[in-house]
Amino acid sequence: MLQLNTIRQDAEGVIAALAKRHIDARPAVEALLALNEQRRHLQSETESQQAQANALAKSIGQLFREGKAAEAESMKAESAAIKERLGELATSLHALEEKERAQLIALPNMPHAAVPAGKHADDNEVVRTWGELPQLSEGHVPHWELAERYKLIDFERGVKITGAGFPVYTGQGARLQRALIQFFLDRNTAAGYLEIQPPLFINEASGFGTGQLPDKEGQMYHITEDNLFAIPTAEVPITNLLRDEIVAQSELPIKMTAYSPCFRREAGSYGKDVRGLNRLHQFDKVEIVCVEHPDHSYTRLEEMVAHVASLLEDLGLHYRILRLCGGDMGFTSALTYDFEVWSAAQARWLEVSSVSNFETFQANRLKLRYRSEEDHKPYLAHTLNGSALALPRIVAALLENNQGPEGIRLPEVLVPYTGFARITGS
RNA sequence: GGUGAGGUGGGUGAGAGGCUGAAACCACCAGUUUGCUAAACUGGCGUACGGGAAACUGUACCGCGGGUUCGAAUCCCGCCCUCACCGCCA
Repeated sequence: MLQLNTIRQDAEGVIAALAKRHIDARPAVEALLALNEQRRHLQSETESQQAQANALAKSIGQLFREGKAAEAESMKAESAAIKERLGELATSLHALEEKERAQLIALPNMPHAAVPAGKHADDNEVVRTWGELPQLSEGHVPHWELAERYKLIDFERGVKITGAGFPVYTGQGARLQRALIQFFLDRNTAAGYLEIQPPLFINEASGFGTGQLPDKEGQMYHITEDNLFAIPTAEVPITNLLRDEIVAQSELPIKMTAYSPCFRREAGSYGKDVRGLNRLHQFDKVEIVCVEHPDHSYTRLEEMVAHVASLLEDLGLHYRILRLCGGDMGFTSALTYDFEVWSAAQARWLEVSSVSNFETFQANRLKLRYRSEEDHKPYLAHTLNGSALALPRIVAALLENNQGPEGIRLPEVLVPYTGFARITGS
């Protein structure tokens, strides 16, 4: 959530920034400011009443100790009157606070100045493209056919035991999953990220901290009996590790990586977009998360982008980097880079990573702060995260782009992990 | 699943209706002193939201939410969580 102070100090700036998302935030911001003013007014009044009540209670106690019980008794009536008034004030104050908070939580993050204007995915800015279009030989097929031919993934049995969108990896397919996970984790830890193995279920507070709740609960699997949610990404448990904490400035940046299965309900999708590995209810992903000083978060973002790029280059995948336009960015992000790899047989780009700087937006919900070395006061930290990387679409591209008459050739970097250089189905 | 104990500041941990935003110790910060490091000593040291140009100041916060009381960290009720032991179990 945005910082109230920012809105109070520069409401016009906030409205202008949010306009980039193609939303007119003016009514919401103005309503918020009005609520805020009412609240502060009411708070002052409540607190002065409270101060009176406190003072009164103190003198009554004093009188009792001095043995002036009669005088004390007479003051009790006054105290009761204040208390009654205080009760009313407190009730309306709470109601106002609630409204103010609801209003504040509903505002998305302000896009960074570098975010391109635009409404739709078509308006995203292509920052850079790497590699060559793969040349496929005659008779190439999409990855779901390859997966079947080489017995890598059993979609039908996945449907039997769970449902659509829950693939079963088998043989060289399963081995490839494990190899990719380990390859990514190795590369991430070599780049200074601390490996974490997080819980796969999170509670409500965690879901709120990173922005999945309260609005996006429909996208998560909910275990109602225990009120837990299956994680949609490792970002949630990893970032929440530092919720409600004040870390020393000297500890920044905090760099973490985690592999986890990710669970997404993704209701309402159908057709070729969800064919094969394009979109799943359960998939594997290795995530990177950084907690950084505000002065350095954009340098850190670039570093993360360069790191993800190096992974794709090692895998030899033709990719492009997009800077998302205001209309296409996520609710919590200030600046997002998407990575897309070319899926040769489908002849389309597939998103495999999204690297974002959330600035203080998540930190404000998380109460994640660092203690400044300059004035020893706590300030909200910046949080960033990115996929490094999401497996299914990487697998789709690897299969499709490297297919040939003698099976599917794997990139060299994976061979030590898979133990085979070519997928042949045997 | 059963039984018991307990949740207090960055940490350990006292407090058991008013003198407690909270002892003491550790950690941390500043200073004094001493060739350096260390030690010793002195002082400081929670967070949030208000008010104020600032110095400063008000209120709240002892797991969360209610209640009793003139007054609650302290008493009562509900909830959550943690720990220990037993049972079951990878």
